[in-house]
Amino acid sequence: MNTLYNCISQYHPISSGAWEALSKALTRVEIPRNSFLVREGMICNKLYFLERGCLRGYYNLDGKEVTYWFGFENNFITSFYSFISRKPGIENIQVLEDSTMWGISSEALHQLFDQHHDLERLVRIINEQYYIRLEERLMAMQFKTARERYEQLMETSPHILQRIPLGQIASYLGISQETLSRIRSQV
Amino acid sequence: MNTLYNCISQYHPISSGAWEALSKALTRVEIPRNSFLVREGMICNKLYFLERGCLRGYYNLDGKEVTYWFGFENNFITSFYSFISRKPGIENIQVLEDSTMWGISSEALHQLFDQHHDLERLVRIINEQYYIRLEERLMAMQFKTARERYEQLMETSPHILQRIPLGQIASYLGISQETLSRIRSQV
DNA sequence: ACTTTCTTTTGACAATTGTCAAAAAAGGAA
DNA sequence: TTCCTTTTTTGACAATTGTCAAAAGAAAGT
Repeated sequence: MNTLYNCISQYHPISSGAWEALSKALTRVEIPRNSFLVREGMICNKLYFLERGCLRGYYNLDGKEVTYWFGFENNFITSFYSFISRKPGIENIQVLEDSTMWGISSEALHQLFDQHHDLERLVRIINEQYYIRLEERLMAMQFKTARERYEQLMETSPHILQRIPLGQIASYLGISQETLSRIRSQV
Repeated sequence: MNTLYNCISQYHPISSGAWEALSKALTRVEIPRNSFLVREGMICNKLYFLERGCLRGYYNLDGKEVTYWFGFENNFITSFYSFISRKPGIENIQVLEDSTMWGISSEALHQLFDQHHDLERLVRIINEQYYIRLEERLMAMQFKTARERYEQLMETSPHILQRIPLGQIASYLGISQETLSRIRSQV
């Protein structure tokens, strides 16, 4: 749980009371490779902090699995659309490596928000940082070639190649696996 | 200012005290077509609510203007990266039609957050809704063809064609103006 | 009306990327 | 090891999209 505390502190320091309340509300989740945290059609009621392992979010489009994010150590994980809107999502969250997470339900989190303004601020700030990341990714997707997107990924997350199959990375980059394979062979 | 109040209420109702404090902190901004709200290289210190008019955010890439969002009535407008990170951004915000806005500085907003938990919750919720929109846009960009993206835009915002030059829409969709023109002629 | 400027369309061609199919390589399990 | 499965690479070809250049059309100002 220290990992989470350290991670949180980098975003926004919270009072010891808020941390105490938060840590009481957290559940430890150990989940093995290839299992699913979320399936399409269900409402994702929990927010997770990933301490160890990795996961991916994907959905099915015309019979193909389309990966649109990966989660690694120190990331917050949820089916964002579903968690926020309280509606069923189209997203599947699959565990790619045996993972350790800390989870909190939406209800518990909102109760904590009422009691600790601190925590709501923390979440606001984290949301904002994740928004900025998403914005950067959109810009790359909109205005860069497949090769540039790949090279950018290699710079920011070189470890990803060692942990994720190529086909899933290609999907994440918005290109076919064959194209990614060819890009790599030409570098 | 009623427009803003109604808009806010749809996201999260706030106490009358919070609204009173907020409305006192707002400045009315009238800004004419073709002027700039934000220029690249500057820190954007303000968040705006657009009551009337429209704007676009763009940046320069290899001598080309790359449009990555449009703002219309009832949208919140800022150079998000710069506003959040307090750093200079690469974004230009240009006024496309004579516009009326309500603006608040970052400092004033954060002071209001300290005094009114309400308002911070409101902003958290608005952020989350904007995050979801951005996520949808990323998904479209990642996994849909140019034609599909255009058709989707026509469904969700048909008015955009009447108000925005084609070249800017093409840029927003991540395609060349010529391609968009051809897509339209083939429908 | 007539310019002037900005916007949109069209043509020709090149570059990028996708699809399908098969082969090669890598990784796991017995 | 050998077998089996999954992952990655390669080839051939098609589809999509981009680029450059020019023409046509629309809008704004005089």
